[in-house]
Formats: sequence, structure tokens, C-alpha cells
Amino acid sequence: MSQIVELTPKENSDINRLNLSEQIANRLRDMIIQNQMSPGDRIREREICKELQVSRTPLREALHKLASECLIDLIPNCGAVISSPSGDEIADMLRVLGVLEAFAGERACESITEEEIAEIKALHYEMLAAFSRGDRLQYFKLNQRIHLALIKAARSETLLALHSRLNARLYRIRYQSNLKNEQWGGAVEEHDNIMAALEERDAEKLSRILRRHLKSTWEKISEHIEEKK
Amino acid sequence: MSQIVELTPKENSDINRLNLSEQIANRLRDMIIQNQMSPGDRIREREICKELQVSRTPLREALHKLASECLIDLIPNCGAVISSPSGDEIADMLRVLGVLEAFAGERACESITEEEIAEIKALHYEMLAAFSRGDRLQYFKLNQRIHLALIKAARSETLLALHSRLNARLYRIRYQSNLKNEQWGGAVEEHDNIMAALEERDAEKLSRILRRHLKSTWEKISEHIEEKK
DNA sequence: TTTTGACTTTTGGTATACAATATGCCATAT
DNA sequence: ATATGGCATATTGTATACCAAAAGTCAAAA
Repeated sequence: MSQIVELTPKENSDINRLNLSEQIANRLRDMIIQNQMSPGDRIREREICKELQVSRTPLREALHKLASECLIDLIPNCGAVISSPSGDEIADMLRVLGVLEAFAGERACESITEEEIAEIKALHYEMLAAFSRGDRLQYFKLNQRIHLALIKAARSETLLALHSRLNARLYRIRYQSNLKNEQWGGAVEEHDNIMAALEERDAEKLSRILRRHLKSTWEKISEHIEEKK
Repeated sequence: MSQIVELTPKENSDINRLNLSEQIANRLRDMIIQNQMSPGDRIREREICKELQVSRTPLREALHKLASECLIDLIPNCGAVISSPSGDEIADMLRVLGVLEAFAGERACESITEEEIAEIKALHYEMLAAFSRGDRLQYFKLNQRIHLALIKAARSETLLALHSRLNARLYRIRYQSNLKNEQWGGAVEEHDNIMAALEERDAEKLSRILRRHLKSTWEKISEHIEEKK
């Protein structure tokens, strides 16, 4: 599972246009998110420098970027460690994520096009297919894509930015939970309701469902939190 | 008006514990927020280096930090410019800020203590006093403090972080608007309602008022946007 | 007036140096 | 054997010099 999903899609043509520090940040972010570096792990600058064949300056800039995304903690004179949020912090993040998604749903009902609804519906059915096949990875990825599509339909760059930040912090945890959880398909039913509300463009209803959806996400995740600490 | 307000309070005892790059970021952030550098202005590295008596390395780290907060735009091979959000972007940010504050109000009703309510009430009356005296600066600062106190009462670090980020991006604009606006006290009446809802701990009501409050903030600001572009 | 092209400035990135701090290890004392 | 203190080493924080590439500038030529 070296490559779970391309979280920071970058067209190969444009990759050269990105700052080196951005590229490093993207690469490290993917590594953290995909659990290739475990929470609590310390990042040694020179080690990564050698591994990625870059000098310290852009690496350090990348570390600062990741720190501002709360993916790592920068401890003075002691370097960077992969941040490991507590259960309470995860619950807190999910609550706020729920609020953001609820707002997204509300706005999306006004601005989403029929084509976009059709596309989300298609993703929804693909997700059901993945569930039916027991393909957890595909299920997870499609779930993410559906939520991202909803956020984008809200037509708010600010919302999109805050959401993707928070989502990045939660990604690894949610992915791990999705792998472990017995009733991993629990979201299927809720997603049915989401689709229905979206098709009816019932803003109030969709909003409510989405917030509740993230709450039940927490209930699933929380079962797998204890063991980790 | 060189010193509007200490946005990044740092106990003098601890300032030495902060990275130089953090200190620089804080300093530049205050300068941007307080309009000592105008939107669109280009930041020349060596210029600031000389001004702040630091080397390029920590300065560049600081610039990356500010860029990740969307206070500046980092243009490849062209350096940093103070970001100047369009009217649409400002409206968008205020909408999301409204959602965050609405959520804060909701949670605060559950978790706020009587002491905190009393303190906010005190700030509220101080704000009325400032308004009565025509002291716009004081009015603005107290307004900010009231909203910050509300956010903190929600007991969510995630919410606090997102809010302060968004608030930093909007600070300069709101401050300018507060200076210019004819009916600059328009928020007084809404604040009365906020206080009432808070004292009743009516989460649903407070939430609704706060969201509406930020909407009317936009209506005030929007009058002063045209001239700038 | 516009375009071309050389010159200058600025940024992006690398390498290196050095001080301050943290870490780890070993010898000593209990 | 374990705990403590202190030294050696490793790592981070900062400064500086250097170079290549891109952007900006400006004057001369068409």
C-alpha cells in the first residue's frame, strides 16, 4: 500500500513550476498522511535531505509549512515530530469538519448543477459497488471524492481551503479506522440519505444529515482510538 | 496609529524561546494586519533582512509561514506580495467566519461559565462606552475581544485555530472599514441581541444571530470595497 | 513607437560554518 | 546493579557566500 491515493494531484507538466519547498511539503505530507511515517516519529533534517536529495533550506521551509497545517509539531531546538492528536482532539476536529460540511451542503443545494449531482450520484453507486465487493480502499477513496465534490459544489474557496486542511489532518486516522472497522460500510445508509437530500436540494435537511454523518464517523473511529495510546 | 493592537501577544519572558523565524512572522503579520504594508506591495527579502537585522534563512521561513496563512502570495521567482483579496473573496471569508462563529455560539451556550458571561457582558458595556465616546479604535478592539471570548468559550482548539487564521486575513479590512463607515456603530444593536441570547443560553438563537451578524458586517464593508480596486 | 537585447536585480537553491542546545554514553559513586 | 554527573557527539538555529535562472530595466535600433 505504498500509494494509497494521490492527495496532492499535480500535473506532471506543472511540477517543475512548483517551488522545491512545495514539492517537498507535498511529498512529506503524502508520506505522513499515508502513514509511511508514524505519529511521534522524529524527522531528522539531514536524513530527509539525503533521502530526497535536497538541501536543508527548502526542506526547512517545507517543515514550516507542514507545521502550520498541524501535521507535524516543531519543537524548538529539537526538530519536527509527526503530530499524534489525542482522541479528544480528533473528536474536536471531526465536529468542526461536520460544521464545515454542513455549510457546504447548505450552499451546494443552491449552486450545484444537475451535472454535478449526476456525477456525485455516479460516485455514490461506484462506492456501493466497492462496498459490495469488499474493496475497502476503493470504498474509502470514493467516499473522500464524494465529500470533496460536495465541498466544491459550495463554490467557496475559503471553505475548500479550511476543509482540505482539516481533512489532511484526519486522513490517516480515518483511513486506518476504515481498514480496521468491522462495520466499515456503516456510512452507506447515511450516504443514501445525503444523496436524497441533495437531489431534492433540501438545504436544511442535507446540512443536518452531514453534520450527523461526521458525528457517527467519530463514533466509529473512537472504537479504534484507545488501542493506539 | 503605529500600534493598533497586540495581535500576537507574546510574554516578554518567553519571546526568547521563540524561533527567530516565528518572531519575524509575528512581526510581519502585525505589520500586514495593521496596514503598515499595503496590499499589492512587494516584499523584498534583503530589504526586510536589513530592516529587521536578520539573515535570509529565517526570513524566508517566515514568509512561507505567512503564505500558508494566505496573508501573502508567494509568486515563483518573483517573491512575496501582500495579498489583496477581492470583494468576492472577502464576502466568502466572512460567510465562512459567520459559520464558525455560529458554531462557536452554539457550543458556548453549553460550556460557558457564568464568570465568562459576566466578563463578556463587561466587555460589551465597555464597547458601548467607547461607542458613546466616539472612540472607534477602542470600539473595534473591544468588538474583537468579545468575539474572541465567545470563540474561546466554545472550548474547541480546532475552531479557535481556524477562526484566528480567518480573522487575521480579514483584520485589516475590517479595521479600515470600521474607520471609514458612517454608521460604524451599527453592530451595537446586534450585540445587544447576542448578549441576550448568550445569557439565556439559547444556542439556536445565538447561532442564528451570529451568522446574521457577520452577514451584516459584509454589508457594511462592501460599501468601502469598490473604491479600493 | 515598438522591439530587441544586453545589463542589473532578485529570487531559488546549495553548501558551509558556527554557536547553542539536546542527546547519548561512560565513568564514578552509592 | 543502579543512579548521577559530566563529557563527547549529534542536531538544530542562524548567518553567509555563491551561483543559476527568472524577472525587471533601460537604452539603442528598426
